[in-house]
Amino acid sequence: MIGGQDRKTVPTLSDVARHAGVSTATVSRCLNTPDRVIETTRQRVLQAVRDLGYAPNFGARALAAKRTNTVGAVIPTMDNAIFARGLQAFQEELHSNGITLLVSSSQYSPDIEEEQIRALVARGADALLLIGYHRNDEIYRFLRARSVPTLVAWVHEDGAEELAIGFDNRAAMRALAEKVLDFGHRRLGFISAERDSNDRARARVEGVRDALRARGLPVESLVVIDTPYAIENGAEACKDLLLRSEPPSVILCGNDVLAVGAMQGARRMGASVPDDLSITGFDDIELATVVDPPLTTVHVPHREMGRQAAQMLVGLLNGDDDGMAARKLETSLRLRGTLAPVSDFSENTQST
Amino acid sequence: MIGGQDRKTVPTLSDVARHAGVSTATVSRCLNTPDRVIETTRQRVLQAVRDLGYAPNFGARALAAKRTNTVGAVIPTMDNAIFARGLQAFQEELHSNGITLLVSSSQYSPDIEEEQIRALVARGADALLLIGYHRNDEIYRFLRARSVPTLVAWVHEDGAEELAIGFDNRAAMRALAEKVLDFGHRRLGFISAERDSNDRARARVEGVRDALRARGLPVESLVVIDTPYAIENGAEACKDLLLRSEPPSVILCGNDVLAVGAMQGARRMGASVPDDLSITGFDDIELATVVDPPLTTVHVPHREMGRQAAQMLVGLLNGDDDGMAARKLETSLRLRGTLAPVSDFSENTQST
DNA sequence: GCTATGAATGTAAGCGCTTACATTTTTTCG
DNA sequence: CGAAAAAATGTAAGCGCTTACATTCATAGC
Repeated sequence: MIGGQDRKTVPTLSDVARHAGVSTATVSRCLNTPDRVIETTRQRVLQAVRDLGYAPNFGARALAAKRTNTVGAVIPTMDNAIFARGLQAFQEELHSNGITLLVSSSQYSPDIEEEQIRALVARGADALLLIGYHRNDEIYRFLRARSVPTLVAWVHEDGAEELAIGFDNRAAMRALAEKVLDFGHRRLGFISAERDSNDRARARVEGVRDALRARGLPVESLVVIDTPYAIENGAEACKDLLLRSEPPSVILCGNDVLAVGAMQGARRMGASVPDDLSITGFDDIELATVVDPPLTTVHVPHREMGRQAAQMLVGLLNGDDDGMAARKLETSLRLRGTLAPVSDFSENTQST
Repeated sequence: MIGGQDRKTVPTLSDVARHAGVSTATVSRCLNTPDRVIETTRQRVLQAVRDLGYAPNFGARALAAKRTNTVGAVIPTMDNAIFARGLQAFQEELHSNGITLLVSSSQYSPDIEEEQIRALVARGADALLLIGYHRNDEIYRFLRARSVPTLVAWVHEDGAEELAIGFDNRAAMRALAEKVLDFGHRRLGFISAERDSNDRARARVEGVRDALRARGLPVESLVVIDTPYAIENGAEACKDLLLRSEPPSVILCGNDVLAVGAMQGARRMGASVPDDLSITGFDDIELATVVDPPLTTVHVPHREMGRQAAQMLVGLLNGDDDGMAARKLETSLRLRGTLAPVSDFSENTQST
């Protein structure tokens, strides 16, 4: 009624200013640095904001202020629990620092990842969270050229160049593999996520090989199957392994999702876990404790990782570049029902 | 070497223009409407773009062009599988239409949701996907005022005002409850997600009550516990129900996550599923088939919902406002191991 | 050869906001 | 009470881009 604002017209800062009888600068200050505006004026302005249903145009703001209070994250997929928990913690921590998180997923494709990174940067992401080290060098150069602080998560390798927060996938899997070997297993199968563009997956396989080498066992005794990332794929791969002439006595899996799939596969094949076949996972997502028997796996402090990642990024945004070092989180073994000493029965079967 | 561009300085359109010896308009045209620029010029410009590592500033572009090819989605949480699959399909479909998806999560808080909605709109989201009908009327007004096409998903109620794609939570749960009643169960427990600001959760509880009423059974025979959304909460709630003086013979759960929690709770209490206690879920996420026994639940076509949601939104963006009607997807019962007829044993126990 | 077309390119006005700087108002205090 | 300091507010210059309109250039028709 008051103020002849057109329907369909999005109110702008200057509409608010006019409505409140002040200058645009004052309106801007009300929104950004309220304590620099006197109470009565502020009330008037805020009322105008409400009256008009004003919302600031982010693009314009970013353009003028050259910062966005936004960080972006590109994760391989949203379609499973592995990144979800860490990301949730990440987002919560950022939010309490007044920072908005933009997430997108690359579907494990390097090309899509690059596209998403550029999209996020174009959108003014002040910083970025990426998963894993491995990516085209050009992207890193691009990010450096635009000076977008970037943190790499879910990985940690000593001596790596990029700033990272995560854990040593290789060492963690090695520790698990050693435990498996302690249990007498010698015929090992491994179901891995596709390793082409996934350095975590590669590191985990290498971890098992490390363990074998350390015992003087032949690396070839490890049969590895790469497969996409879903329960059903794990089941298929398990079936494949069990149908071989020398089926493994234990199947290590690159992650819990595949491991749970393997458990299903084993069940379908009539193999009992862990009596006929031991199975291990990696990540310790909720799924691991839900299945029966519960899954032996490597516990990863996902939430803690997300939280700390956020803190590091906030630090970077505040310019604490120096003294900022990569952080390594500890993983731990969770020995549960799916891993058992190699059985006499199975030994017999083999030797008969 | 050529072109004295400073380190640390992000190249702009006019840098490119200078470098290529053309006007900014030409550079812009090269990027947006390449066929309006002659071949030789275009090559020169694109080379300059590469030389300088130029990337357009999204905010500026949105500001000038008044569109962003971006849609936003606000989901309650990323921390579980329920929205993940549908969202993934949603994103894939959008992507193949050249649209970028921005996701954020509200942590089931209406306030945070409002904040996120405003943030997405401010960022220029051309359209929005929200979960569930229920939210402050002011937000709907805001969205209408800014004419941001909005689609509500995961729900469908006949006669509802907002444009929605989803399923009838109430009817779906009613169908399941009727099956439960068919099996002879009369003492029903319900573990629900918190209903305060979750219309799906409310509708599901009502669905059970509908079933009871339809049979002339007292609505009060349904004990409902609200709880946050995690496996452990389901376990706790289950324990709670089982410790009551008249424990239920079946526990219906508002979703699969709670149901799986309930299964764990039952196991801890020494109750065998389904012999001592039947349990049902809702959603049919992967988890449901992974647990043992597999979970009886309501199947929801998540991926299909995501895909169609994207198509509807694309339609809206192209101005096909008319002829655009809410869509209802069919759910179906998945009768699996956790639901059994009420047992004689349990009847005896009760009557003794 | 000259002008009417149309294609290629250039010019410059914003888009909505922040912020350095200028101006006005209020407060402080000798 | 008045001048100086401090607080509040205003003015206006961009931020990097798109695009209507103006200009230039090449082609074609007579």
